[in-house]
Amino acid sequence: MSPARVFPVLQKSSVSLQAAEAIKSLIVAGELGSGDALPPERDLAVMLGISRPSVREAIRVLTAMNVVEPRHGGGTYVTSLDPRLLARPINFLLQIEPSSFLDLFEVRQVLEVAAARLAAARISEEMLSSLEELVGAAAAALRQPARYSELDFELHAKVVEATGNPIYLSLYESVSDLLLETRRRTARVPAMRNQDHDDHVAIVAALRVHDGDVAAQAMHEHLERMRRVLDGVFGEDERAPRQKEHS
Amino acid sequence: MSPARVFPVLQKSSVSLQAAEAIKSLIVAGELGSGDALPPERDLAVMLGISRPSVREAIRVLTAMNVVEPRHGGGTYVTSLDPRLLARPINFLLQIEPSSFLDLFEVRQVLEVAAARLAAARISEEMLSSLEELVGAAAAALRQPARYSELDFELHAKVVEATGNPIYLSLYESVSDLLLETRRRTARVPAMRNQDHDDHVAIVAALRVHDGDVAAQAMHEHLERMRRVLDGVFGEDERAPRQKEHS
DNA sequence: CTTGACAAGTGGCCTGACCACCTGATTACA
DNA sequence: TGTAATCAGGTGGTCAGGCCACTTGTCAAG
Repeated sequence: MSPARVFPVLQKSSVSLQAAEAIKSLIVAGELGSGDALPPERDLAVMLGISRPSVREAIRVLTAMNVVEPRHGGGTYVTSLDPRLLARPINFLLQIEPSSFLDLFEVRQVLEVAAARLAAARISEEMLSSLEELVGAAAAALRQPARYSELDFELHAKVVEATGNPIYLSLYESVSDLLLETRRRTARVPAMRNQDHDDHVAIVAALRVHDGDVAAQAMHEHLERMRRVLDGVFGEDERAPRQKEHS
Repeated sequence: MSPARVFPVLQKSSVSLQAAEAIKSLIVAGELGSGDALPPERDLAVMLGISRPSVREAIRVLTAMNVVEPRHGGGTYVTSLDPRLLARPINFLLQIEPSSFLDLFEVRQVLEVAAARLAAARISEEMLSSLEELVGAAAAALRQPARYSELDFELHAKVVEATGNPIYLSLYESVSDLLLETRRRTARVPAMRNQDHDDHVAIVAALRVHDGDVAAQAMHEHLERMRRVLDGVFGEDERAPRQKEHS
């Protein structure tokens, strides 16, 4: 019997993971920012009182998380820390559990619908005209799937940005980025683009008059339509539609 | 000037990350499943034609991603691969993003209100009785701040869990963790606990009859009340709302 | 002033070695 | 015979030290 452990495993185990945490906390504390160079591995080892292999393990971990980027012979640097990069590792989850795409999309839907409501109340004039510009550009790009997809992406992000809540935005961006592949698929169907565009027009119109309910409703329907398409896509690819085993 | 790189970095760089990918692909391919043991590091090194330190780096990376779990002296095993664990990288993202409590709370509110609506439609009988049990326990703990806070925490998480969307839950937990300190504070006021408890009763009742709108509305009001209290608390205690540091 | 070579710094990777811990088999004892 | 103590091997945890490859800045040659 272990001697009364009050707290659940605060002990981080391995030295290297502790080191990784230490480096991360430097970033969280702001002592290390995007583009900054880490101390050389050999120095870091001395500073942390551990061996170089352990330091290297820590750096590898952070590399895999896209927090840090080593350059052979040229030092190790903190990445841009873009939310989209930091969320990347979740791709593994999507690989082993394809049904997660639907879950992820549901999260996106929740975030965006609520964002539309919040944005309607807070959106600035600049943001509004910027959105309307985007809608115009999208109208002109209806026959260019790649270009249209790009604009679509930007537009949705902008709506979330209009909430004025930075956490909200980074959360949305990471989720959205993970769905990038699925978005490209839906953008390939011309009819889909037309429908999408009409939806966008309606959403922006609602934001223009600061009507949160209408904006949220429009966004909901917009994404609901996309979800149905995705359901179809995943329904084709996979026989078993979300047969989830009990956890 | 680099010599015309056609493809964007398909070259995976380090040997250890390649090894990590190799191991992951074994899992994706189903050759390695939850609970299975990896070959010993020394063997793995031979099999992959690399050195043990490199293998160890790979394993560390997978450990940090909650894919694999080494046991000192007892081998390395594939974890449960629970989507909640695999989706954790988002945690770090939230830490890095400089943010105020209010922004975080807003995200929480959005997530939970939508979760209540989704849960109402999908919640299982077991989950319902589990929730009702929790409410009962909370009623008995109205005079024990710490205990009550714990139950409150569990209850809210359970509502999100009832959506059946593990990614959703993971996201919620990350946000919720960061707000932990603020929740303890509100739980210190006895009157607040009574109000909270009444709210909880209403929410669970709505879930019981699978009424999404009512559940969402109740959750919204519940959190709105808390938000107002927090506004007050932070107006007093802290002039500058800042993020709690990571432990 | 430009260009080229060189040297120091730094990451990438490896060999080899201990230590700490767990497990199962063996042995000693009851 | 059965149980408990012991022990040896396997395995992860960590370190030391070394060599190679690449980058960068410096300095000398043109």
